[in-house]
Parts: sequence; C-alpha cells; structure tokens
Amino acid sequence: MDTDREKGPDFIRQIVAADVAAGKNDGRVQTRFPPEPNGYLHIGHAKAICISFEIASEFDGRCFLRFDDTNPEKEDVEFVEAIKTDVRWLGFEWAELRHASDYFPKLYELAVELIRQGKAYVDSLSAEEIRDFRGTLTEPGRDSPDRNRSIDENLGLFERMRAGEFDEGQYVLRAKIDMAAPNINLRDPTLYRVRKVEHQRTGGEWCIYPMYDFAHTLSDALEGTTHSLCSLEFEDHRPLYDWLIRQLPVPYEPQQIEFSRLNLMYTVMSKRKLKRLVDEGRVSGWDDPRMPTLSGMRRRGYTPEAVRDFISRVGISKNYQVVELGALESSVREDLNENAARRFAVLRPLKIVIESYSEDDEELMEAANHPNRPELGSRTVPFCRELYIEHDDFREDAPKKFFRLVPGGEVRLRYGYIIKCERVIKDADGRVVELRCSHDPATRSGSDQSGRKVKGTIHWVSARHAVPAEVRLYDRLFKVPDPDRAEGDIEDLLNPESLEILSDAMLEPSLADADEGERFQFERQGYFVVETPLSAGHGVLTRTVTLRDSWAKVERQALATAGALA
RNA sequence: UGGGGUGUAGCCAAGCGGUAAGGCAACGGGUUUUGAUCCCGUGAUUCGCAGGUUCGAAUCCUGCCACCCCAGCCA
Repeated sequence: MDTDREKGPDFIRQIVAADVAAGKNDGRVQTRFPPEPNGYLHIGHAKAICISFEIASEFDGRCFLRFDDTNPEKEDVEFVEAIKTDVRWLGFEWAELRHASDYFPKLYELAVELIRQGKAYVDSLSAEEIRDFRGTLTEPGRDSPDRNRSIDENLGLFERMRAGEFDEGQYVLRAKIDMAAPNINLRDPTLYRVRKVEHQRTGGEWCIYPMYDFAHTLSDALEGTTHSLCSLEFEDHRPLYDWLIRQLPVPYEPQQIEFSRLNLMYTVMSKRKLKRLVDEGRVSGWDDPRMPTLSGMRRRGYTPEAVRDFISRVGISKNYQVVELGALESSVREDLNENAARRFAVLRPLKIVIESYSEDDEELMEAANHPNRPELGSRTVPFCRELYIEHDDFREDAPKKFFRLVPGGEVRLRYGYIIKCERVIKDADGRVVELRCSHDPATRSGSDQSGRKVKGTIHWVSARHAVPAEVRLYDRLFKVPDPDRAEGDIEDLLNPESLEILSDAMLEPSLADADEGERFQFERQGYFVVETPLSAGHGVLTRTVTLRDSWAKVERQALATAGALA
C-alpha cells in the first residue's frame, strides 16, 4: 500500500545515503532502537522504530533492539517482553538483541579510563548541592570542591563505590568538562550513581549504575552503531555524546541525528499521563483500545501495515509534529477496505415483519465477501419473514434527503428484496418498536426482473438466525485536540463518549465461528475486530474505525444551519 | 537575560538560487444494490515578519517576531 508513493527522501535518509556514498564507516549502516523498559510502547515509539529499522534495511544494514536498562528502580522484565512483542507485531526483527546492562563491565572500565585521563572525578556533593553548583540557564556554575581530587584518590573512591562501601547519594562520578559551559549538559554531568537496588537482569551484581548519557553513548559506540537516531530533546546532549566518544578508546564513532517526535491530536503521549489514565481507571489498561499504545491499537484492530503506512505518510522532519487523527484513520481504512471481508451486523436492532412473506419460507441469499474483489468469494445469509434492521435506518419524520425507510416508503434490502413500510408499531411511550412491511417478490437480488430502482439500500439480519453479541464502539479519548496544553481538570478534558457498549447487537450467522482477532467490515457501519469469539458464549466485537459517512456530515451541517436560523 | 532547535495551505510534508511536489482533511462532479470503495476536478501570485544581495530568493545575508527543548544522582 505504500509502494509507489513519490516523495523525496527525508533529511536523515539523505545524510545516511551521503555517508554510504562517501564510504564512511566502510559503507556500513547500523542503527538501533533503544527503549528503556519502564513502560509500554506507543505510536510515537512506532515512528522511532520504523525510522531505525527501515533505514537500516534500506541500506542493507542492521538494526539492534537495545534496552537502555540503566535505572533499575523503574525497569521491569514485564516491559521488556511487552516491547519485544510490540516491535515484532509492527513487523520488525532485530539483528541482535542487546541490553545496556550487557556492557556494565566494559562501561566500568571506560569510566576508570576516563578517571585515569583526569577527565572524571568522584564528587561528594549532595544532589541538592550539585544542583546548586550547576548554576542556572543564565549564570555559570561553580566548581565542586572535589573537582581537583587526585587521580589516584578518584580511582580508589570509584572502586569503593563499586564495592558497595558507600550509601546512595554519598558519592557520584562526574565528568570533568566545563562548569561555565552555556550548554548545561556540559557542566560536569553525572556519569555514575550508587543504587542499592536489584536490577532486572544483573540482579545484585552492581550497586553503581551508569547514567543515560554515559551508557547510551558508549553502548552505541561499542556495538557499532553508525547512525544513532533519536528525538529532538537529545539535541543538546550531542556535544556530550561527541565528547565521550572523543575521549575514550571505543571501536566505532557513531553519529547522532535527531528528529521530532510524533504527537496525535485528541490524545496524550507521555508515559506519565498514560500511566495516570490507567491508574485512575479512566481506561481498562495499557491495552485499552482507546490508548495510543501499540497494544491498544492492536486490540482496537489496527493492522501493523496501517500503522507503518501512517508513519511513512507523516514523514520525518524537525518540526513540532501534531497529526490529525483523520490521517491515522485514513491509513487504517485504506488497509481494511482492501482486506476485510464484508458482513452484516445490526447494531441497534429494529424488528420488521414482512407480512407478504410466508412464515414457512426461508431463503439463502448470496452475499459477496468483498464487492471489489470477487476472488474472495461469497457467503450466504438466511432471509425470512422477520428481520432486524438498523434503528437509524427508519425515520418517521425524515429530512429531505433521507433515503432509507420511512412510513409508506420503500427501500432495498441489500442482497434481498425491495420492501415497503406499511405500518409502524409503537409501545405505550410512543417509541417505534416494530415495522410491518411488504415485499416485492420480483425484486430479489440477482434475479430482479422488475427493473425498479429505489434510492436506499440497507443491511439486515434474519431474526430467526441472528446471533446476538456485544459491540463496543470506541471514539477519541479526549474531547480537546491538544489535551497536553489544555488547562483544567482531566475530568473536563476526557470524552465522555469514548466508549459506548451495545449489548444487543444482532449478527449474521456466519460470524458465529469467527476467530479472535479476525477483522470484518460490517457494511454501512465500519470495521470491527473480534475481541471475544462468539463461540465462547458471549461474543464481543470492537469497532476499529467507522466507514466514511458523508450522510452524517450532511445531516450535521443541516442541523447546524437549522440551529443558526432558529 | 544563556544554550540548542523550528517556522511552507486546516494537519503533515517536499523543496537545497531558476519561478511552490505529494498525502490527509475540505469542497464540487461521475460510477455504485455499502450515503463505503473507486474515478475526475478545485486550493499558496506566495513560503513567520521586515530589510538587503541577485537578472532571478521559500532557498543566500542582516535584523526582528513566535513557538518548542534544556538547570534529574530519569531516559
């Protein structure tokens, strides 16, 4: 689906192509996706994943999956497994699986080497003091009293840090760069801290852990990364990245290139905010179909192909990128339109009785699985005297261009007959509960000799054969386009209609043996995925995305102008 | 008031001194037994603003404005 789209290569691909052409790194290309295993992946990560994996593969290179697991307090194996699942679901396979923790011994050696060179020192300042000594954005920092500690003393102290002789916070290892640097990252950044915590991989082997800048940079350099692709907020870490590579004897010299993160309207992307939604029970979990997480999208019924197509459509740049939901939905529809089999499902049933059709009769109507792809074959749907149609497909007081069923009016039952609404039956409260109709036997689909045409065609299911199921309709999580910047209580920002549960939907019988995860288009409704198979007793279907609905748009505009006139 | 970035249509985004690609959205029209799909068509005299260089500027220079990121022993 994303084959013949013409587009100049983005700025990163241009750089990589130029590097390869110039023979840099012997023409080798190696990238990595380096998540911290402290949460679930979301659509923003999908962008980073696609960039690193696809660029590597386009240049006959390799992409590693490397867990930047340098903060044991926040990390968990649960997350590493979830991340692996998500990356694979997206359709990528890493050349090698690595962990920053694999390099802990080597990293320690390099830290010692830095100390030997007089470019790192052990500092006894407290966290607060370090912050205070760092200065501000506009004022330079001050040197720590420990800055000129002798190399031997630093070596001894660092070794004792590693040996567990000190408490957390008592000492840290700092790079000795420039306390007056205008770039705050260069004001003697902390390289190692003491953490007496079990690490999810190395257990109790270490009690000192490297900081991100040290571990990340040197992991890149150690494993042969050529192009270290990351998001914009690391741009001012690049001088430190380059500094570390310059100081230390590492086998490779990777180049860091930054691009902007992906944001989506009507949702939030930060782990903290997503976690809050989960913790406060706003959603059912990290994989709630309304979440922008990959696991949520998977449950929602999005395909990895659609997600990748979306990522390729939005492109790569350094602009602040906030994409409309419609763009994502367009990619999803494009894929599902092509690949999802069509079925009938009545979401809000209204019973109709075709009085002209014998109680004893029953027919099997042939219905195409895909109107534009005959090779996908067909199934049959049973037809009889009593059917369900969509409640919305009948209107007593219909507006001008409503061409579905109205009292005394006609409509085509798709793959069935033309019917006419003869009588409307209401309950004591005046609600329409049933329609009595007649049909024209000469208008049977496939063998219609009548030559008659009606404006509307609606879907239906046989009341006698229908299988009931629960259908969940999902919509955007927030009602404001940019909840990140919006003011006010989250309560007022959340879309109260982000989930609607329809407990008595009626499905055509062929859906009875649909498998979990199978995707369908319910004609005239949208794309749905099987959350719980009907064979399990209580079937649950999840709406992935609606069909484009130009009628809804017309009606909305009509209402708006009517409202404006009133 | 320091440093690092970014400003091209409603949302993305090409463009790399030779006269504004493409996608999504929107709006017309055609086909249609899904108001779906599909097909055709429509939008920037103008690129944050103001100057300058040039035969020629979104592209180069200067100044200004707006927005984003940075003061974790998080990543």
